[in-house]
Amino acid sequence: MESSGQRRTTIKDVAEAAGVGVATVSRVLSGGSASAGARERVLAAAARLDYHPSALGRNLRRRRTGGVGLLVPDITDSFYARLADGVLSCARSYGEPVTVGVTGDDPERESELIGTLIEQSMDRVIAVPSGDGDVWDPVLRAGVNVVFAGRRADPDVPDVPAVLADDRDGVRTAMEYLTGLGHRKIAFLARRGQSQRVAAFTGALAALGVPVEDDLVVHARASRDSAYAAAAGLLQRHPDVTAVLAGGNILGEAAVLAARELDVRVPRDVSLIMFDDVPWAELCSPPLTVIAQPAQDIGYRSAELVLRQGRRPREVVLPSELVVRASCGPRRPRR
Amino acid sequence: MESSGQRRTTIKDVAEAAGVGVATVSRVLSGGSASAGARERVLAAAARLDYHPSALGRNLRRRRTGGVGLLVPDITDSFYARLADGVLSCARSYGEPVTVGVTGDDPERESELIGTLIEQSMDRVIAVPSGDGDVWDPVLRAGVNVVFAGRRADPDVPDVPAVLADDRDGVRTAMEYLTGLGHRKIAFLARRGQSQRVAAFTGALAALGVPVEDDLVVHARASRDSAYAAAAGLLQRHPDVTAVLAGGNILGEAAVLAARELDVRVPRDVSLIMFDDVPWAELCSPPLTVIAQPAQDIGYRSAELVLRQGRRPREVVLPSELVVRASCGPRRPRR
DNA sequence: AAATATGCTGGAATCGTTTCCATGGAGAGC
DNA sequence: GCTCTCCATGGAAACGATTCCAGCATATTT
Repeated sequence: MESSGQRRTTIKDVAEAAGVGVATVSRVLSGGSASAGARERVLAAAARLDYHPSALGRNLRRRRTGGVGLLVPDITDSFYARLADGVLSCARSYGEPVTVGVTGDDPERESELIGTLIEQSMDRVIAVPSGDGDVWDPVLRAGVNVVFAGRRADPDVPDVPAVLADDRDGVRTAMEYLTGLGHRKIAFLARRGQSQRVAAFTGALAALGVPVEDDLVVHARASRDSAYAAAAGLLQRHPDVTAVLAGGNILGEAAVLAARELDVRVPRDVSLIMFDDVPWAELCSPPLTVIAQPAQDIGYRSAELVLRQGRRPREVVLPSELVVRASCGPRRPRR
Repeated sequence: MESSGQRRTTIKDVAEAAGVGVATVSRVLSGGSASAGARERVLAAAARLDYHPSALGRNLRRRRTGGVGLLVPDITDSFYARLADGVLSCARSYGEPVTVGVTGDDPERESELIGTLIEQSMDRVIAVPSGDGDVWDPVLRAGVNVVFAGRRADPDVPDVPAVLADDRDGVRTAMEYLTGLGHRKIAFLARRGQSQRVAAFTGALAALGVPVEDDLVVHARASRDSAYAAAAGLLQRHPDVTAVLAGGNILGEAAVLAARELDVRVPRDVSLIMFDDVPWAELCSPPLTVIAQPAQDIGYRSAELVLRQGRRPREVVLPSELVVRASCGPRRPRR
């Protein structure tokens, strides 16, 4: 472990070995202009000494850290894991390292992590925003390139591009499907911060002429426990509900478990549609009908937006898709 | 976007505002000794100017990047996602940023990512090693603090501590369970690089007096496609197999899908045990019996090892646990 | 009271790179 | 043949922190 005496080979060593000045070495290595002879000798010396330029020195001089920061609520959630995978995959093709932070959907942790990022002089950040948009003001004023992925900040932050899935369309399709099966009492099991989707839900129902009942929208926090409690509470307190839309895969999982525990059969007693297609949706019993989200694409496109300089569109909307499996059936009154 | 004129407040500004030298400011802010008066004025000035020290300057001087690097094969795989979550959670309590890289279990990508890490002067790395151990030699020689998580490198690298789950014990318990149910023809659906688990598998069977057949160990690459192909191939080519052990959750998922597709009923026709407990194991039909892996703990302990200086044990082994659900039954000859 | 010990203090060096700028030589145009 | 232009070149100045070291004031000891 102790590397006493081991000194990192610097640009100075290369310059000396090649018989040129440090400026020339720097130019050759970063694509500047140099004579053929000099270029050749520098390259040879660099290879011989196994020289790797230090990102530290470069970053300090350039006054910015390379790489991009990524803030997600929960890396354990398949949706965010796939989103992160998309970001990582794009960043890799640019050779940029990615620093990941988990916010737990907690505004306080989020602003704490933002603090770390600006301390690191990260100037490019992709975030699934948790708290209100104000925390982003100092970041933007510091000239950081921010892109929101998957959702917008709640009091919206202008000038920040966002890459989103088409929730509105996904929900509309799902509601048409459910009402087509005869359902009228449809509940939405939402996570806090899904105001976007809640709006799409009530909007879609209203457009279909179905009365919207406010207390059929129940909210849970981000944890599995909270999701289960909300799902069980919903099924118990509202025996007249015949269909449930779960706002994410954690909530869908909770709904399946709660239904099983309470002896509510799917789809006989209640129909279930879940946001986000995950590998296990097909393995579940019954296989779950889902609104598939292009999580990986969202991540990839966000990374592209943040890494590729040039004009940036204010919003990119990617399509959602209803994948019909076996968790929905015709309406039958429960009990 | 343009922050013209906006200059970052530096330690020099604080020194000037507080009427002291930069050295004193640095000492106050990093816990060195200073007089009460000076300390107070520095703190006041720093707060007034909203001064945040630049990690860039600090790191250059210290000749090391703060933070830790994390290399996993696939962040989309629940096991590695939970492992990463453990690392992130521990790192957060130390205030250290984490840079994540995805190797895809590809030695070439792995060594490429290692290159990026040493270029960043990352001096602490947690990795689930993919390639052979040799790629780590230059890293270790550079004085980087490496910890392996989840598995060891294949030609083992000495001096690198590892945090592992007790595969041997988990497999032994699982094999005792299956043989107790009467199974003799037991197959292992493995991912490449699981030599550790394969050894545990053959070892456990031998100890139980069950003949080990080499071609009942089938190998897949890391992708879902490859896993499915391997699972389907196994079930088709070996109709005499009555029990399958899947080496990971992707492989287990593939086994369930393949069995369903081929009309092989679980557990009537074949019993199935999967490595790694995932949330959907319980939702699956039938609920899967699994060897639970403490993925989150593995990550947390690895991070602790790499972040806390002091003597480091060569190996930490965490317990696996057999969770019995409903995917195993008594042996019945298929067909 | 003199000598020594202690401890706070700020200037300056350092980390490894990029980039500005002055210099010098060579080729081109007249 | 002279000047003008152009380009390659290397020295030196940043970037923003930490830390060594010498200086000086104050406390302690004899």
